[in-house]
Amino acid sequence: MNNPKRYLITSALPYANGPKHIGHLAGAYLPADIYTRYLRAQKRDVVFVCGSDEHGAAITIQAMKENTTPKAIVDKYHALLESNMKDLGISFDIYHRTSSPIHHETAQEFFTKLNNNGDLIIKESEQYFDDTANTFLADRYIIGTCPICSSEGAYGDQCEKCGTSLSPEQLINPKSTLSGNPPSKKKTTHWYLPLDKHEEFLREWILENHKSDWKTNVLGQCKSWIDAGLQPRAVTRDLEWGVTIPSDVPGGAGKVLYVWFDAPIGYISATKQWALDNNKDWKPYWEDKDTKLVHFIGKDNIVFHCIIFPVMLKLHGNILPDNVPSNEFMNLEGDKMSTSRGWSIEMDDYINDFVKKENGGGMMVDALRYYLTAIAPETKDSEFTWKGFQDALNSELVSIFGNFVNRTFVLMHKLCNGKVPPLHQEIIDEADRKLLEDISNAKQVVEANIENYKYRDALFEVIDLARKGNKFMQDKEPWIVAKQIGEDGKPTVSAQKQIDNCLHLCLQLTANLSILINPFLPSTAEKLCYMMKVVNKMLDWENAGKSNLLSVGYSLRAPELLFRKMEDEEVSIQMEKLKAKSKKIMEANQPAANVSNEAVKVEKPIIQFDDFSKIDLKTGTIISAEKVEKADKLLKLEVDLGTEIRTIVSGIALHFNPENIIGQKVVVVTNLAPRKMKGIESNGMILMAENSDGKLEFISSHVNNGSSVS
RNA sequence: CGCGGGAUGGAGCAGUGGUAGCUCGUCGGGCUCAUAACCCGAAGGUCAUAGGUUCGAGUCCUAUUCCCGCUACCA
Repeated sequence: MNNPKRYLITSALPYANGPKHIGHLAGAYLPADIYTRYLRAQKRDVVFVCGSDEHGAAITIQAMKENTTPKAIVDKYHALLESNMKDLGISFDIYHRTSSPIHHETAQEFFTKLNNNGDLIIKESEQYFDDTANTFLADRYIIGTCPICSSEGAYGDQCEKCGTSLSPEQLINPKSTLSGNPPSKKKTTHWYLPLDKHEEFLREWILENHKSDWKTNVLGQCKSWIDAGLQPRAVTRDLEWGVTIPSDVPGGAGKVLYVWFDAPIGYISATKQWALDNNKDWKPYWEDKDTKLVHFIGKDNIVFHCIIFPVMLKLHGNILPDNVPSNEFMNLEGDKMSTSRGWSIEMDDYINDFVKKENGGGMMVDALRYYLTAIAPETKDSEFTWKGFQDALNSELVSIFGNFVNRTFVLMHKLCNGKVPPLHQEIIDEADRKLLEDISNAKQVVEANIENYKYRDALFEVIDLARKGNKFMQDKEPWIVAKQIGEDGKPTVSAQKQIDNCLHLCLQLTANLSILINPFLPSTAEKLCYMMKVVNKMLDWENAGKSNLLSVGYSLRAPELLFRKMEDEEVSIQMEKLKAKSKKIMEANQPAANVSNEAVKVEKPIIQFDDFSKIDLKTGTIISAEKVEKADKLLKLEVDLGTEIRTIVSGIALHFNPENIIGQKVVVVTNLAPRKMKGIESNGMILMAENSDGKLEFISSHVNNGSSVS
């Protein structure tokens, strides 16, 4: 969309169950902030909204962990997140929260409208229920034995050992993680959003209309989901913490909106609150076709912002996002960032260790903003390293950008009495014209890159302009020219003219740099304005590319260093800290992990003899074994049962080599219902025992094949 | 399994049919106004692997390998 009347920019709502790390910052907040600051400098009508996502089961779980209430949890982390974002220069127009009354009203209205229009369907289903905790269980809070690979501790939605997606009903011997008891089943009614009805719309809107302007990773993911077949998705949950179903809706008692449904509506309620606070009308931002809506998110959020929320918006009569520039993930020192493993740099830690230090402040905010933008995972995962941070800060910000500004100011004070020198038209040469051209080109390149969501490239262009400034000054060598002294002991008239022109251009370049760097490094831009004694209005984007930003004869302040170097010692301190934090958290989690494992391993319920006698066990011998193509854990076995030879597929490839188990005597469940695995029908199951190391061993007998076991 | 993204000199990345580039790092030289910095120059890549299409492929096609991710409130 070109030249929209107004922009609405959103960043993914951070989940208020704990502190957030610099990966979140790099993925969703910083790019959005850069884009917004750029648009503001363009004097566009733009609103940048965000807020804490405060609902969902994980909040209540976190409350139990911290032995407090969900409200206390969200209050605590909302305040922390809001202050962290502010400290790092993320310039939201509003940082809202989904626990606010206006959000509840908005989400309820949204639900009611869709429900009244017949856009939702109602289904009754049986779900697992924990009688002790008196609550329905989210998929994630049920664990049991994986039906595919037989490993313990598989979750209700997925087995992490073999990666299979599961539904809770498939788990063998399910347990509630809340009480450790086996859950019961209860009927419950829920509203669903029938995504499958909107497949055609999504195909056309995403895969046709946006096939050339959306990022390839986003398009690829969307296509993958659409092709896989969209399913109706539950909109409601049986929980207490969340947006309640409006009381006039029959059957809604005791239910809340599923957090995925209410969270994105938070963008709308935040806009409403912003409008109230600023005496504006919120509606055009969500209803007028001339509004450009852009969602900044990380790749885990693509499905919500490209598939689900757009369907909701369409049904509700709102505008659709113009783009969803999702980033990939940022790793940290060779490993994935993970809050639960303590392998992360929390925003709050960075702020305390660098920003709120004597030699920190805005320059260290900008240092982080610089590095995160320079290594932003725009097209693939990238990696944050402290050494890389140090290198980028020391060699690019300090040496190239900071040094250019500093030497310009120092020379101007030394050779031009601290005033902006005149530009002598008669001696302008090719290099001067080239520099002016570079400035104008840089503006256009930065512009194009920002508008195409390529912040890494845009920022590089700004630094490159400073690099060109350094080269220009080196070629002109005003400090050498100044040695051409006349009889009065001052530089000759012709020498002074050369000096004037060089520094005049370097100063105008500095002014341009402050405009171009402003969206990325706002503190730095502000400091430059202070040094140049100009008001912030000079930073308006329309001024970029001009060569008369500083008036001749205007006296400027003495230079201040824009950035400081990062010492080796600081790098090692941070590395130590990271390792220590990770170790501490892993140790703290260890006992908890054991407890949950033991909960899973409790005895199965007592069965009657009749139940046992239904199982037909026979002895046999493995006569052939081969790996199943393209499956890590499966072996295809031929087992001689005396009277017949059975094909059995068994998930034991990680434990045994096929050639080593030929001839192995085994006990087989022969009347298990056949089951296809990777296209091969398996007729039975081999009994195995797991030793204390988690290795599997065969259970065998030396009697003849085909003997019954009882 | 399947699907999506990725694989280019030590590191990070550009390059989507026509002589393989950039930044950092390394090495050498120059200069000195500047936060021991800045400028210039050099070394360093069989563009993951194997085939194919083409006058010509990092770029298109096929197969393979490896990394990341995949309807989890981890960006």
